[in-house]
Amino acid sequence: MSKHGLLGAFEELVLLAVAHLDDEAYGMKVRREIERRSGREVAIGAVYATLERMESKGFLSSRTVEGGSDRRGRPRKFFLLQPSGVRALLDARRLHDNMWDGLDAAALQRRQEASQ
Amino acid sequence: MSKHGLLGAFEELVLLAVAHLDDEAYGMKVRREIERRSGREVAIGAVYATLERMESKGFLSSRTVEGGSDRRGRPRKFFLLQPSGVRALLDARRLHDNMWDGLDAAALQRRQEASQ
DNA sequence: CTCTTGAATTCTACAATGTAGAATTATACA
DNA sequence: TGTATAATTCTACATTGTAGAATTCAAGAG
Repeated sequence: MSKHGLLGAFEELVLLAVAHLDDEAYGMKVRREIERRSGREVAIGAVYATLERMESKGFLSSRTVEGGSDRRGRPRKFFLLQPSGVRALLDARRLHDNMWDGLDAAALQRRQEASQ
Repeated sequence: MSKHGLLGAFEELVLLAVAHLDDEAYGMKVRREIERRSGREVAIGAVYATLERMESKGFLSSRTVEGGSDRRGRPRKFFLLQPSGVRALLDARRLHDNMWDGLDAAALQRRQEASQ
C-alpha cells in the first residue's frame, strides 16, 4: 500500500474475500474464496503474507481457534475486517469508479480500433 | 503484473488514463488526468516507469512527436492503448466486479459493526 | 551565440507488494 | 507411536510502486 493509502490489487482481493466470509475467514478459506470468485489459482503463501500485512496495518484483526472435537489439523487463525479496512475498501472502490467513469467495454473497443 | 495476468493497482490507473485521453496521452498529461480523477498527487517517475512497463508488455504503443512551431520544451512521447491492453482492462474490471458482487458500503459497515 | 526559462522525459535507488513452493506444526485416529 | 490431514509459517526472489534529482530539447531574450 502506498504512502497515499492506495490498496494493492491483491490486497483488495484479500480484504474483499474476508468481507464475504464474515467471521469464517481463515487463510485456506480465503484462498478458496478468491479462487472461486476469480477463477484463478492463488499461491497460498501470497494469501498469508497479505493477511499479515493487512493485520499489521490495522485493516484486519485476528484470533486463533483450536480445532473442535472432530476436526483434524492445525488451529485456525481467523481474520476480521476492521473499520479502517472497510474505509480502505470503500476508498479503493470510489477511486476505481472515478477512473472508469465514462468508459465501458464498447467504448474501449471502438476507441482502440479507430486509432490504429 | 503477475504471471496470471493480474494488473497492478497503479498499472490499471495508468491504462485507464491513457484510455480517457485517447490519442493525447503523454506522460505529463497522464499524470494530470490521474490527479484530476483521483484527487491525489502522483509522482511523475511512477507514471513514466509504469508507461514503459505497459509498453514492454504490449499493452501500449508509443510514438514521439517533435514540438510544434510555438511549443517550448522537449518532444512528447504519445502512448496508445493496444488490443491486449483493452483486454487486460476488461479482465481487471470483471475480476473486480466478481469480487465485489454482493457487497456494498452499507453491507460492509453493518457486517463490521455487528462483529465487534 | 549563449543564457534562461519552460516542458517534458529519463535516470537512480530504494521500498512495498506479489509469487512460489517447501517446511513445519498441530490434531485425531488407527 | 505412526500416519494422514489441515493448516500455517518460512524463505527467497521477482515485480511493481515511490520519490525526486538530473537531463534533454526547443524557443525567445539579450
